[in-house]
Parts: sequence; C-alpha cells; structure tokens
Amino acid sequence: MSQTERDRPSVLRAARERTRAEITREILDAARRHLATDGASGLSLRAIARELGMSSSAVYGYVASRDELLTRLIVAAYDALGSAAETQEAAVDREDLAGRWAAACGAVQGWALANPNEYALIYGTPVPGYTAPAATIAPAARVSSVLLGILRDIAAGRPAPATAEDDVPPDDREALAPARSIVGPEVPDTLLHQGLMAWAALFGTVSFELFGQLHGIVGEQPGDREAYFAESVRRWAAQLGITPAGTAPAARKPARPLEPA
Amino acid sequence: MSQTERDRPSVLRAARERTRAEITREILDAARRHLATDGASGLSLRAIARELGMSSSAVYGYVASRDELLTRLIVAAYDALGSAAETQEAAVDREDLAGRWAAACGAVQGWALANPNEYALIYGTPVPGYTAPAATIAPAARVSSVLLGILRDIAAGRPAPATAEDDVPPDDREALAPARSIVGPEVPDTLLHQGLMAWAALFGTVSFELFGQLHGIVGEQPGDREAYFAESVRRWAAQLGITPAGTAPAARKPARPLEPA
DNA sequence: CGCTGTCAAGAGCAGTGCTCGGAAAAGTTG
DNA sequence: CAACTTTTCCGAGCACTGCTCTTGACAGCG
Repeated sequence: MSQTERDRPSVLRAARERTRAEITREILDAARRHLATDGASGLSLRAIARELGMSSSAVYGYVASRDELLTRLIVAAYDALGSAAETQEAAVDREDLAGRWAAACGAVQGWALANPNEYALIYGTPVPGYTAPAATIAPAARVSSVLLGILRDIAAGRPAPATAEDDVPPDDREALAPARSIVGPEVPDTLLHQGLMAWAALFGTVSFELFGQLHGIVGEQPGDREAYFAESVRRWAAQLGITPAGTAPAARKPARPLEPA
Repeated sequence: MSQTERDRPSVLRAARERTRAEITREILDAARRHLATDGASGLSLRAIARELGMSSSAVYGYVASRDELLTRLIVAAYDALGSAAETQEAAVDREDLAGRWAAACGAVQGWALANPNEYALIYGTPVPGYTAPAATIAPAARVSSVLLGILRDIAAGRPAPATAEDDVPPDDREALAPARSIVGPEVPDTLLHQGLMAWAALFGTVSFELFGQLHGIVGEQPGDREAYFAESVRRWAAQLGITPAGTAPAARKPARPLEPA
C-alpha cells in the first residue's frame, strides 16, 4: 500500500488478519459440526479440509495440530456450558436460593442433553496423552464458580457457623483447602463438603444419563428422566439446607416439596 | 471334515479348539496390556499382531473386528469391577451396613484408580456409533446389584415404610419403576431414590478424580483425596440412614461420625 | 496321489495425522 | 512498472490405522 503507513499495521495487513481469523472461525465451525455428528474420535482434519474446499495441508496454517483443534473445541465447550449456567442462574431472584440451584442444575443438564458430544468432550474420558493446557482451566471453572457462589449465599443467609456441632474430620478439612481458597472463609466445612458432593453428584447423574448407564434403572418413557432429575435436584438442595418452598428453612428436616402440576 | 468323524467332535478338533482359545486369550491379554498403557483410542490390532509375532490379518481369524475386541475388553472390565465390589462387600459382617457400603465404595474407587483406562472404557465416553451389545448389560449390573442389595437390607432393618411422611412425587415414583423391579417392593421410594443418587454420586466422584476435574478444588497432597473420598462415603451412608458407629440409627438426624484415627 | 478344511501371510484399499518443497498469490518497496 | 518479500496454498509423501481378499502352506483322510 502507500508509504504513509509503513510502521503501524496497515489496513491491508489488518484485512489479512481478518480473513485469517475468518477462515480459522470457519474451520472451528466445521469442526464443531463434525464433532456434533461423529463424536470426538471421528473428528478428521482432512474431512474438515474437504468440506471447506481446501487442501488438508492448508489447514495446518491455521491450526497447529489436531490436538490444538481439540483444545479449542474444549475451551469453546466449557465456555458455552459456563455461559449457560451463569445466565440461567443469574435470571433467578437472588433470594430464591433453591431456584438458583435448580436453574444451575437445569442449565447443566439441558446443555449436556442438547450437546452430548461436546459434553462428552469435556466431562468424558480425557484423550490419552492429553493434559489440559492451562487455557482450559479458566473456562472450566465457570460452572463450578456458579455453584460455589450459591454456596456462599447459603452460608451468608445462615444464622451462624452452627458452633462446630457436626464438622468435618481435620484431614478432610485440609483436603478442602483449594476449594476453601475460592469460596472464602464464610462457608462452613460441612456445607462446603456437601456442596462439592452435590456438584459431583450432579455431573455424575448427567453423565450416567448421557452415557446410557441409567438403562434398566430409571425409566425411559417421556417424562421419566425429567422427573428423576428434578427430584434429585430437589434433594440435593435439601441436603444443602435449601428448599423450594421457603427461603430460610427453620428445621433441618426437609418438608416434602409439592410438585407444581 | 472326514466322514469317519462326522458327528462327534474328534479329539483333533478339540485340540484345535483349545489352541484356538489359547491364542484368543493371548490376543485379549495383549489388548488389555495395550489398553492399560495407551488407552482405548490407542488400541491397535496391528500392534497386537506385531507383539504376538503374527500377521495383522491373522488376528481377524480370532477377533472379528476392533469393535468386537473392545466389547470383550468392556465385558472383562465390568466383570473385574463387579467381582471386586462383590468380594469386598461380602467380606464385611452383614449387620454392618455402613461397613458394607464403605467396602463397596472403596472397591469401586480402588479398582478405578488401579485400572484407570479400563474404568474410562466403561464409565467414560462411549465410543461413537457403539451400542452396548447386550452381552455387556449383565456384567454391568453387578456393581449396582451390590449397592441395591445393601439398600434392600437397609429397608429390611427399618421399622416400617414410615407411613408416607416424606415420599417421592408420583412421576418420579413412576420413573423408578425399573429399579423397583430389581430391588423389590420392600424398599421405600425415598430410600430407593436416595440410593440411586448415592450411586450416581459415587461414580461421579470417582470419575471427577480420575479425569482430573478435581484439580484446584480438592488438594492433591498425599492423603487429601483419600480423606475427601472417605468423608463423602460417610456422608452418603448418613443420607441413606446408616452410620459407621451403630447399626440401626433411631433418629433421622445423622450423628456426626467419628473418624477412626 | 488327490481332496478337504484350517490357518497364516502378503498385498492391497481407503482412510488418518503430519511434514516438506515448490508454486502461486498478495503486499511492499525501489 | 519491476523487483522483492511475505503469506498462502497445493501436491506428494511418510508412517500408521482397520479391514478384505487372494494366495500358499500345512494337516488329516480317502
């Protein structure tokens, strides 16, 4: 271009960068499409190149390797799930702790059912020699952040740490140190541990349903899985000391929630 | 074959069958070795053939396809895990319900940590177009059988169905029909649902630990994971109404279990 | 000797990830 | 405009995979 813009990135250079980003996005989109249909193991760089009408070696100018492509898809999946959980949980009245919990759980399960292969990519078997490359840990923490935030608000609405009536063994208290550094000192150990248990139970349940492990255990008629999941969500909430009906349960004993219909 | 031994299996035929079974077993052993080191995605029929010193096409006389080999490994893994859970749970005094529960949980986690790739094969992402070929469902049910058996004995040691004080919504009751047909009518709905939740939570926790999802949440110092898991097991037991100390808890309120150390 | 059944080996096909050299296009400078 | 540099792209190629098909070797039996 003209010599008036020699040093600063010329507009043409910017245009190149733009088309480059555009092509990269197209590659990622195609990859996501293939992932949705064929699963992670069926993701082929050559197939993507064919679909985009370019040579297989050309895509290596945009994506370093198949592993890097997988990593980008993983980050995208974590972000999509985290964003879904955040927005759906944020749409609920802050006082309605049980509603927020149910919204977060529902977001996770709904997104997983809508994007099973993406869910399997991030919560299923990790690829063999693959170690999460640090770019994934931040998006991966988004959904657990939402859940820990609820935990924090549960603790804030409670009268007191309840002395030390039923506490956690000291070695477990030590094991919970990383989670404690995230959630802060306000959440009692018991609640923190119970929250992590509910967190693992939530994803265990979703994975079981998605990976076919509930076959022959929970019915597959329309509505069965929904009913089972909804009741589980209700019970996790009860274990955390929050119930759908009121905002501040007085007694520990959870009243049986009435179904809305 | 010759017409002198047309009907009854000749001794030679038997010998052939024997060596055939022998080679098949060697193939499976080599496959299991490769699976343990390289994971399921890295399992190569050609590599197995090389290791056994035979041509790649020769193994197709013993194993129909890679998928069939995977299926056999899956069945073997389910059997190994189920057997571990059965024996370890059976070694505990039948009256000690909490001990049986802890033994079963510990067996699952211990086997998973010892055989991570085999665990991932059966409880991780299912292979893309793969549907469990009916030969896998029986071995797959072994570990859940153990857990349901404990549930049944919990119900048997209880005073009564506790009226219908806190029951389960009717749609969830319907969803639990398959599990109910296994466990029998003695187990109340609440306990059945709670048991399935603990089941999912157990495998969710094990999967989280194995797949690296606990990173940054639960400590990785020696003993941390053990303490976290042990406390989770204790709390699941408490949610099922069994505590390590006594055999029959009177009140619903779970007493805080004392740690053995 | 021939016949039959089982087995193994080899070549081959279609596909994969990935690398490399050269060609072509695009942008920059004299 | 011409020359130069940078960026992009394609094709060939390597090593690997699952799987098939043809060929050949071996045994037992008539």
